[in-house]
Amino acid sequence: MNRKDKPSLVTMEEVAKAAGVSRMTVSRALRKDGAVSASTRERVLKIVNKMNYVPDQMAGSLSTKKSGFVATLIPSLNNVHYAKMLQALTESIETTGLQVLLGHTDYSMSREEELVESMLKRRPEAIALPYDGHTARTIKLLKQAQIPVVELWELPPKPIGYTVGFSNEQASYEMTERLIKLGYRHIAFLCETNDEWTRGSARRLGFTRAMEDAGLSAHRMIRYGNPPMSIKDGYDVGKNLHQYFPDIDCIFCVSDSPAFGVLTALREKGIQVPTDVGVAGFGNFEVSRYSIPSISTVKVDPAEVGRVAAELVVRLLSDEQTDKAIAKKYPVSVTFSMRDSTGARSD
Amino acid sequence: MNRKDKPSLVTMEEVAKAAGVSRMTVSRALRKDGAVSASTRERVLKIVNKMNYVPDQMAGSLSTKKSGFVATLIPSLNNVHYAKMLQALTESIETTGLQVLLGHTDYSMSREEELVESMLKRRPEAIALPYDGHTARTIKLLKQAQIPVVELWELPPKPIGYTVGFSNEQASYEMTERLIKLGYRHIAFLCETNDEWTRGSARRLGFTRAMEDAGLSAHRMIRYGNPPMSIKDGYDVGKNLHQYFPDIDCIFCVSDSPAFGVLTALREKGIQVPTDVGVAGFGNFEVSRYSIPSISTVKVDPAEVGRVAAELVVRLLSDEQTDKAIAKKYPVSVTFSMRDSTGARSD
DNA sequence: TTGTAGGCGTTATCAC
DNA sequence: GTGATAACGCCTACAA
Repeated sequence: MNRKDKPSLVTMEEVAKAAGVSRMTVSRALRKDGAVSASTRERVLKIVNKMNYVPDQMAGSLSTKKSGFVATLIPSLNNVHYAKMLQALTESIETTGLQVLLGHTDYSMSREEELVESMLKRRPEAIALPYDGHTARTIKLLKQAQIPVVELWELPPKPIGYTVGFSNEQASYEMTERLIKLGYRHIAFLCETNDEWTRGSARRLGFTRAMEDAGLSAHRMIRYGNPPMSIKDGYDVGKNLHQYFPDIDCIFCVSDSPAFGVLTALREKGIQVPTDVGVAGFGNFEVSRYSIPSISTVKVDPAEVGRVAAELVVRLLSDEQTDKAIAKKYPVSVTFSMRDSTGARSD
Repeated sequence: MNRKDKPSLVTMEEVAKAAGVSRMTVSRALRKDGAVSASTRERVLKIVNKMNYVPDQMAGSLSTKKSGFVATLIPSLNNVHYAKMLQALTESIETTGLQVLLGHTDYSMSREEELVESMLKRRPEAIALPYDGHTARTIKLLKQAQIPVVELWELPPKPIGYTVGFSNEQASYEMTERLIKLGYRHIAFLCETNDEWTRGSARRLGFTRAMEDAGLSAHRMIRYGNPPMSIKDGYDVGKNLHQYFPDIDCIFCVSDSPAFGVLTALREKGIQVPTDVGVAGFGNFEVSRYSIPSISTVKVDPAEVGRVAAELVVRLLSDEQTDKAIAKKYPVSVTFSMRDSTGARSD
């Protein structure tokens, strides 16, 4: 049996015939606002049920010019951060009857470009994606798409449309200031080997700027592994920490995962944290709160990003809105949890 | 013609006009197999590019009756396990030009039912979803959908179509056996309060059966929190461990996250692991390998589930296949890492 | 190699 | 309240 002659699914036409009405009446009966008599509706719905009719939304969308899709891009699913954002976004979005069309870029700009193009073919009604820079073509595609574009996580220098995020550089700058204030001077920064197209690079720059502004040297830069950095990456680095720079007294990691790995390695080597070496992370992953010692970290709430973005999209797509009433930028709050791993506690 | 006065996008018709050919020629030029002269194709493609034409895949699908979607359900994005499975599945799927349509059930059967219905409206070419039991209606919908159904993670008693997974009960049984062999007798099991519709319940049953088969009591059952259990949940339980049952000498947790939490709590209380109390988890999360002590766990590879499922779907959807040649069940391997948290080491 | 006609399954529109 | 008709944007099938 060839897959061409698939026994095709029940169509609205067949339901109509079975109910002795026209397609339009079925169509109306199926929607809450349809103007149909109660008795007809009841009869139609009964048949719909009996025949197991499932409407074809693709056909419907073609007609209404509303796909019901919201395209959403994230760098990676392996990062709890993005997973949480997505969870929050999806939850709010779905209550509206919209569906999320997901893609992950794996931290690659060209992958992002491909994804944007393939999503656009589905005619999403809005698109939300991380900002770490885009290819020229990606930008062109997005601008031409005639739909709301929401850039996430960062504050882009030249936003395409709407923005939900915070300055990673600034957050990193402020964490570094705090580490300096705690007395650390020979602070190292741990990030990926190839972090150019990552929020990590903004964090690295924030670190460097803060060190220099304080008259300290920012040369203790350790690059290891690929994004997203894992616990293992941190562990590997921690095992040989002082071979990178013998005088390190603190290590600030691009995320909490490697920070936890570093911590474990240092403990195994008998290096005291925070006395001998301080450790700090970024992202406030759950593990950093329950590790021993607990890890100081930059707190951002990924769920907030998702929630705010979702609400924005829903508002933009709702009919009663007038464009000018809606703000373009949505800053997300950043706080700092100084914990045991840096010899102080405030949370 | 008040169909929303959105400035509509470029259509194939317009491209055709601009190129001085018919729509069909454009359509052909756009597909690699299209029979068009090289010169025409080149001319068309140039115009496609200049006009920023992005084909409308919904319209195309309506015509071909191929949506290009693979519906995929997971319980939650907050669980690394599922995120990894999804990552692997998406990667393989996307190379084929298929697109994943994602939904998460949040461990709710009724939510699953809703999701299945809304996905089916998009006419996916296949659907992959976790098995933890389904509502009767879900089963009916899936059977009527006329597409391949792949159930993941478990070995369902009555599979709907294809299966990729392992027996959670059996895995849990074997881990319990190992704990007993190590000398533990008063083993507790930690799982969610409401785990009926969770793989956790299968694990719980495996534990109970193993204990009873060994002539031991399985009454030390600690239920706490909601799925998915977090580090914090484990931590909370660990803080009061012996208030649940004073004689616990080992605690087997439904996943590695709570196991890590328990460990931290015990260490803070000065209870020695594994001497005073052993700790074991399930899932082989990265954290359990780098915690101190490292945590014994049941190793399953979520990526394998995703990869196998994806390959299966791709094979089922490829044209050259004959249905009978394809197996229905795909068992996934399970191994055990006995680490420091249970007083032995084999990995 | 290219074009024409018709249809995919639904909804908007306008009669009745 | 209900139905006929014409899109929606593309592709299949067939003809030239």
